[in-house]
Amino acid sequence: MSTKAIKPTESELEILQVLWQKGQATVRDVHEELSKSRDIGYTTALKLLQIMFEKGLVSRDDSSKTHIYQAAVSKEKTQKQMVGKMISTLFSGSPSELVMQALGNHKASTEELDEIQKLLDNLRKG
Amino acid sequence: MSTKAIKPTESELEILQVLWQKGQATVRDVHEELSKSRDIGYTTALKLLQIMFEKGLVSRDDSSKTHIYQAAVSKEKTQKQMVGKMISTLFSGSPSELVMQALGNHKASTEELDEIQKLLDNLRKG
DNA sequence: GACCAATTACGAACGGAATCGTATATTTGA
DNA sequence: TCAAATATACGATTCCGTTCGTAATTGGTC
Repeated sequence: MSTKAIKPTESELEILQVLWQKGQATVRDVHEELSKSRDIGYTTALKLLQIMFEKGLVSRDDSSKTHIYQAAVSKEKTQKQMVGKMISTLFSGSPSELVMQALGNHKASTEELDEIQKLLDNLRKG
Repeated sequence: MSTKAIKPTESELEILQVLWQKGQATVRDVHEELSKSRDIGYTTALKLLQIMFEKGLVSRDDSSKTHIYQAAVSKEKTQKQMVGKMISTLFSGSPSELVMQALGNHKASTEELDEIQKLLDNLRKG
């Protein structure tokens, strides 16, 4: 099984976000997206993508001049890993403590609350 | 209000953990605690504490030779901040997504589920 | 008061992340 | 075809976190 400990940096996470959302993207795409939220040079974005490629965080199709990148790690697996880490280092290993924090301090819509309710019901039965 | 963006590093979080748990501690205390989980030199722990003091992450009583340290940031505020960041960078800003992850992948006891249920009910009414 | 042990202070080194400038390569359209 | 535009490659720099060795300081003890 490939349960390697993936630990993307802050910038790498930003980029993964973009790739997860778009499915695939060129350096230009990524750069444009990142530029919306902060100042970043084009070659910086390029370099980051290249480093991520070396690390295996992304894959790419370089058959044409303009390379096309894809995330090589799944959003779910990454989320799971980072949430797990946060639970252990900040919430004394208690997932519900984290849930309380998240729900208590950040607004969620009624629909979202319903979703959570559903999951909660399922967990009770399981 | 002092809503400065506190951003403890990995090591700093380890130390904050210790301080939150013990209330107050000397360098020796902290070092001994950290040593349980990893190799770390005494002066390294000391230096970290000193840096954290400069950053305002901890306070200290240096009236006697052996300084006594305390966390200067609350566990709750730190949790809130880091959870918020995680929500925005990993969960597209959706707190409930994080909750689903946390609940789905990590076991919680019936009591904990009840607690969450209570919070959920309150949120609905509010 | 002088020595010893414990403690703090300081600075240097190392590594990794982030950033960008410049060089090189490729595509395209006039 | 060749120049302009567009990409990638590469190297250098800067910054920050971590680590530890060594120096200086302090407090207690004889």
